[in-house]
Amino acid sequence: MSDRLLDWYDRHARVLPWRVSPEARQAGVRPDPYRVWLSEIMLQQTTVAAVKSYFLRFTERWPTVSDLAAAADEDVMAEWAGLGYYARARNLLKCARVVATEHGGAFPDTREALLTLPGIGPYTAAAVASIAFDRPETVLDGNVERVMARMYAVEDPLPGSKPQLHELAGQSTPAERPGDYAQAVMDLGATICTPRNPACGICPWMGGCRARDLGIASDLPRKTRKKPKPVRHGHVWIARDRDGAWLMERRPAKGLLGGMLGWPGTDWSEDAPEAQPPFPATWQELGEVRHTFTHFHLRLTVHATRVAARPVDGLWIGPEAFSPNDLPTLMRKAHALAAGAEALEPAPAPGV
DNA sequence: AAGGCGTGGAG
DNA sequence: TCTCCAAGCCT
Repeated sequence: MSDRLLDWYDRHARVLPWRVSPEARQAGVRPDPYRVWLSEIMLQQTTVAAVKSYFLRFTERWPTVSDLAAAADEDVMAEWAGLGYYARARNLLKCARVVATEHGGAFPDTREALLTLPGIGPYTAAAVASIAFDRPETVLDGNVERVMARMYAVEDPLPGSKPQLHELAGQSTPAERPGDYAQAVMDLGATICTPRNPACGICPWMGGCRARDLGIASDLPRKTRKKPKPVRHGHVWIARDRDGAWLMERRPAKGLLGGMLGWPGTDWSEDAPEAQPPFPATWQELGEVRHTFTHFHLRLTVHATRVAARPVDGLWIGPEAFSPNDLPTLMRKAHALAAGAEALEPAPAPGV
């Protein structure tokens, strides 16, 4: 069964920046473990399309794990801005530093050793071990869960069925070319055995798929219902000084958007928090930014002002150093609303 | 051991 | 607009 899938993979594998070309692979070239690891961290809960440009920028700027280990925290967070799940970036740096200082810059080559590193869990440990080091580990991600649930018509819902799916995935993993096999199943799940409207007619595994035989492929895997997201409210205040510097904050290292730049503001709560600006001034209310996080909707009221002198100490970032690309998407939205606002225009020269 | 943790695209 | 969900990990 895996032979048929590997044949399909050899003919249809997507060309991706972290993969070695089919020709090089046939010549015995192994992928760079650093690039495999970096891609796997970025791909956690994130689409290939979103990851590509980030992967290229990271590997251009930091070609080896030791380069990354030597990077400044704020540079890595800024480079990750917009990709989401920022704990990944914090753990990425932690992991790079452990590999650089405790493993001589070489990634461990077993699932067990990889599993001890920050940000590497069961999936990523198995993926790196199999893809980079050709070890026959069982790789179980959302794609593999879906493919296995359909192949064997597992009707128990996730996440309860996960152990059963892991068992089935393990039985399906071949001793030969386990890294290619892992990528092949994931490619299959991403391009043919998709969550909705699976393309069963062109599937290399259509011969042995129980769900297809039963006509229930689109219904699997079943999942337990998710809770509705509440709406939370908050305020941010965007201030510039005479020179055009922006008043910002570095968010706490843990929690939502942890370690990222942001605008000073209130907590976000379901009952509208009291508007308390960072300093007294003539603030203009610009409107509302809407953003959805994993577990709640946010409506953020944006205020802006321009001041002559800096009324408070803090993280004032000059116009030459400020880039909205360094901000998480929510804060970027707030900036976009303020960018063209009259409230942020320089004050007219006195006496004119 | 459920829930926290981003974002953008698809339908 | 709204829901789902994508190569999960951490606590």
